[in-house]
Amino acid sequence: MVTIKDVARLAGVSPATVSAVLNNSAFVSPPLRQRVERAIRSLNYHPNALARGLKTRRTHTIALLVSDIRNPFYTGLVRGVEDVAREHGYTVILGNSDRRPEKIQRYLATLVGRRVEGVILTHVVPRSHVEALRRQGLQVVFVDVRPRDLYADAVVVNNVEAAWGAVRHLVAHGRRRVGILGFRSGLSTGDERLVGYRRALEEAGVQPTGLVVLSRLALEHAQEAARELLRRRPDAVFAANNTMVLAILRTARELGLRIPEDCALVGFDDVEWMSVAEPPVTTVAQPMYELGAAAARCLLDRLREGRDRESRLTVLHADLVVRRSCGCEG
Amino acid sequence: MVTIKDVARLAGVSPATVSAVLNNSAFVSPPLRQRVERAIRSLNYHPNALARGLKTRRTHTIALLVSDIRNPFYTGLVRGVEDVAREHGYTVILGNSDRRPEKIQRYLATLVGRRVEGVILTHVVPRSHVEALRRQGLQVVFVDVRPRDLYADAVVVNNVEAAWGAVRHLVAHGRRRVGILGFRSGLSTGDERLVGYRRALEEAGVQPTGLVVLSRLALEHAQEAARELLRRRPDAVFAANNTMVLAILRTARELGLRIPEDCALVGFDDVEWMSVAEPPVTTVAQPMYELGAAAARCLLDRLREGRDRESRLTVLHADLVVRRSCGCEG
DNA sequence: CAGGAGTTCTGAAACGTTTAGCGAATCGTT
DNA sequence: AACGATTCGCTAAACGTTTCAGAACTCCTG
Repeated sequence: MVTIKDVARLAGVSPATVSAVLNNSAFVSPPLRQRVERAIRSLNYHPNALARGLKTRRTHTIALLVSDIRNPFYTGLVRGVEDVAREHGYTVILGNSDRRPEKIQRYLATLVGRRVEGVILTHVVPRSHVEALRRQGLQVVFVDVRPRDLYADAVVVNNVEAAWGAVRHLVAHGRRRVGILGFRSGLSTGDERLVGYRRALEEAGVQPTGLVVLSRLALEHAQEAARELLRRRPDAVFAANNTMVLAILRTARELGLRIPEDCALVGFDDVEWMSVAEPPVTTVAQPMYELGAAAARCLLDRLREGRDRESRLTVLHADLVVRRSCGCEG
Repeated sequence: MVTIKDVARLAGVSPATVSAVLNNSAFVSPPLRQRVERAIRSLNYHPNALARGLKTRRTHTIALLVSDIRNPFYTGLVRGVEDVAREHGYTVILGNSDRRPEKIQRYLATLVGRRVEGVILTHVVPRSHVEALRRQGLQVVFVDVRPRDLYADAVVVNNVEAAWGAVRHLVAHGRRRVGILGFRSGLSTGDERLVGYRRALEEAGVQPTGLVVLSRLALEHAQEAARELLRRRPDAVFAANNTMVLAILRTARELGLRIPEDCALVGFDDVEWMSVAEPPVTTVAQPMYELGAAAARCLLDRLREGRDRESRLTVLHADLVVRRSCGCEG
């Protein structure tokens, strides 16, 4: 493996000079610079990022921890993060937590070992963990979820408004028995969407009794919950994330319920299949790519501006994309 | 940031001893070991992976380069890679190439700078690149694609057989004008699936004239190609990957063609939405998770066994999952 | 009891960078 | 011609580990 010394030798200069041209950290006369650059190319030299990081204490690496990359929900987000990271010379490490505390734990430990500069989290973790990371010099930003008292930066979507809009749309279609297939998980998102749902019905003067079903996130639970909900004969349902939509779709088919005739549906999250499903499903589309990009930008900003800036909350806009499952003409 | 010296001081031993307990690299008497371990815990010490990597020349890091993580096709694969990597103490860096040569180039350059131990590639790259990586000490394995003359390890699926089976299924339904919406891209997969298609029709004694349309991979191109193909009135089509399936579905709807009545459909790749689409689509399901896991195992093996083992090809099995788009009763 | 054989631990060099501080060369001024 | 300023490059120390060679001990053995 060729080192800076090899380059220096070939160019007939000292390693310090090579370093100077590499980093533009000091003036180097044009001829020397040229010789150095030529040497670098001819040896196909790639500076050792480990040595560099060891010395400078900057690794130009961030990590992104999702619960399971297989959730199509995440992919746009991941891409957004990767794009802006790369644009700024950062590399991203990807991890799956399955929301399991011990996995998260282990994961974060290896990240501090690797001296990663910051972490983007897609779900809440114990506050103590965040503080431990901070003490180790890592920055953390949440995306999609918002920690209770905003003890760290977060990038989210206007969940309550968006949910409110979705349910209002259902009500505007004349539906009165509007149910929600929501989820709990200690995630702010789930709660907020429920709030939006309640608010919309309240405003419409409708009392949704017994039509609130909260599920766990796994698809099997969701299907069980969907059966539970559909058994109560709602004439519309708001499914609070993509898994819940899938659950409703499958269960409705199973029960022979026609959508939207028997039961209208509005979902949350606009993953690819929503448009090819039958019927195509009306859903609140979160700007996933932007969410990821904004999170990465937020993290990099904080890395640049230094540790002690107060927490910043970025709220992006989620819009309803109307298709047919709500009863509209596609 | 606490270092090994701090630990050593607190435990009253030398750094070498701490290192020994950390790595189990030498015998350390139980009492000393205990003192060291206690010190480690009480200081919340995390060995600096940079320093360690600098010294040992092992970073325990691999990279996974996909063209675009947003393709749902990849997510299972990514998860497979991440799981086995982590299981063996490796961290994975994720990159998106968009198949753009300059991006690939830059990407690989940063990987060698970071002294990543190996790379998993989901698309072919110029052979010279692979060889350059090798010279820098990186191992590379391909997954999903197979380099022409197997100049590197690869993990793939039995594409021709699988395609053959898919088309045979269509023929068994009595379809005769069976078209293929394939793709070119220098990828072995596309070619192989075309071969399987041709073989099946040949065996059935059917001459598919003018029903072969090859598209580029982007969805817009695919839709254009789909229109082209459907205009020629096939009574069945084999769509060679998930993008092509989506294109056919949308275009058929656009043209008012009923699936499977007017035109049966069998796809390739079993992404989530295939089962909720209307009709649910019959498709060749690749074991994506296993593909990724096998690729990672292959890479780690090679890392362990040393550079000069001959190239190994791993072929996994893809099965047809029958739903309704082919004409079967769901 | 001398000296060899094991044990268990330590000192110090090395990994490949960056960077402070120093020194040599050049230059303009007087 | 002598002298500071200025420019440009170099020396060497540090970053936090691992690891080799060997030091200090203990324990036998003859």
